[in-house]
Amino acid sequence: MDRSPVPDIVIGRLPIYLRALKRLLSEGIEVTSSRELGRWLGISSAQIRKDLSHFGEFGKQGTGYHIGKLCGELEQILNVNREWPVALVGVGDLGRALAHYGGFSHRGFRIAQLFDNDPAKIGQKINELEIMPVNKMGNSIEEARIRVAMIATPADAAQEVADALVKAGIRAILNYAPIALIVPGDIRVQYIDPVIHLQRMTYYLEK
Amino acid sequence: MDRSPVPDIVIGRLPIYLRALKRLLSEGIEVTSSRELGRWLGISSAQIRKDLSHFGEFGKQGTGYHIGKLCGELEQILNVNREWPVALVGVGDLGRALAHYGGFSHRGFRIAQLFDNDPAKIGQKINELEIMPVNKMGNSIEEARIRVAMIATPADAAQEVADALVKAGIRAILNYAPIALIVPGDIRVQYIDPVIHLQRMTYYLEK
DNA sequence: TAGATTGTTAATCGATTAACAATC
DNA sequence: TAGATTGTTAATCGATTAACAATC
Repeated sequence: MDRSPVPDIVIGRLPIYLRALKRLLSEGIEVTSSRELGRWLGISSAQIRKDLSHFGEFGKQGTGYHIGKLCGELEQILNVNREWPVALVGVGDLGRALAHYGGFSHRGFRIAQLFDNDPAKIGQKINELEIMPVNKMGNSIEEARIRVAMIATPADAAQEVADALVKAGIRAILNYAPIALIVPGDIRVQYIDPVIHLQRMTYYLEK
Repeated sequence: MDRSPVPDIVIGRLPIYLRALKRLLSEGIEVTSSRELGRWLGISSAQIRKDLSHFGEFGKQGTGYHIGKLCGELEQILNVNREWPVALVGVGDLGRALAHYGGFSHRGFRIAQLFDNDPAKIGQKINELEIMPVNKMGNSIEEARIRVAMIATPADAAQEVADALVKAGIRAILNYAPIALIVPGDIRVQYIDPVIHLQRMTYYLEK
């Protein structure tokens, strides 16, 4: 185990390990090895062991890893052994789909507040959760001490929304708008844009 | 310019450059420099120049890059100077949102076929496009010679769907199901799972 | 011309892998 | 015990950056 700051690229793999391990657990498998896990994920066993070694010793020579235990460790490392309330801004088709998505709750997140600036949507409810106007966003997020947000607005609005979110105390933003956000250095941002992924693949396809 | 195979990590940045450049274009800006582009994206200017140098010389000393020209070059490199028909499997909330999304067409993609296995959905139309049963998927994709697909099914179904897609001739899969797919080595796969991104950020947040 | 910026080289930095002693 | 697999070290591999001649 080493004490230097853990590279972000390692942090980025931990959720993938966690997801795979939980799947194995749900299939009733209780023990695995770096070799087996690596084969599932297309990652070398050495890399998995090295990644984990940044945080401690979780395995047993000759046997491998107890999956339940390792899941617990990873959840603790990633800070998802708790439930993070999330603010969702933009309740169009995509925002709606996210609000309905059942996959957050078992993995550390709960959509806690919805915002949109379309008067026709404000006041509507999704799963008991009322859509609130964007101009109330700052206060509402601050009051609830929410630190994680998702942006699902059109690209035009995204930077403005991000600015307001940061001002309201948001520290981590998952941005679905197809635009690079400019935020202070201590704010984490992740991007989801399906076209980026598609274009990355078509490079390799024959015309 | 160098002739060795271009690293995938470089390919992964090209769509991001393209997206930013198109945005600048839409704002009426016609010329930019690696320095300016880098500042927008939080990437070093040297990296941008190095990345582009794998494919040719697109800039002019003292001036920078003509954005319109560079966009054209990048679209050609990425093979998106054409329209790829895409098959979408799984028309739940997320699939619906994707089917409605207007952002594909200007960036090289068009959702061309929809599949689901819910009898209640089959035959329904989204934007003139009929939802077809999954058991017709193989033939339909093969006949239309579609090579790109998106999976938006529950996790349980994703591997089975992926197997069928590969059999039908699909070469690139964008997988929204929260599960690692096992596919032959020559099939490209990209993943979108919001929770993975969220967990990658909560590591850095204070409890 | 003077100023700016490219494309490229070489140096630096960081990440991955191979190998193996330790040990379950 | 014999076989398996860990955690870690050192070597390798690859990506990023700094620097600068070329030149618009």
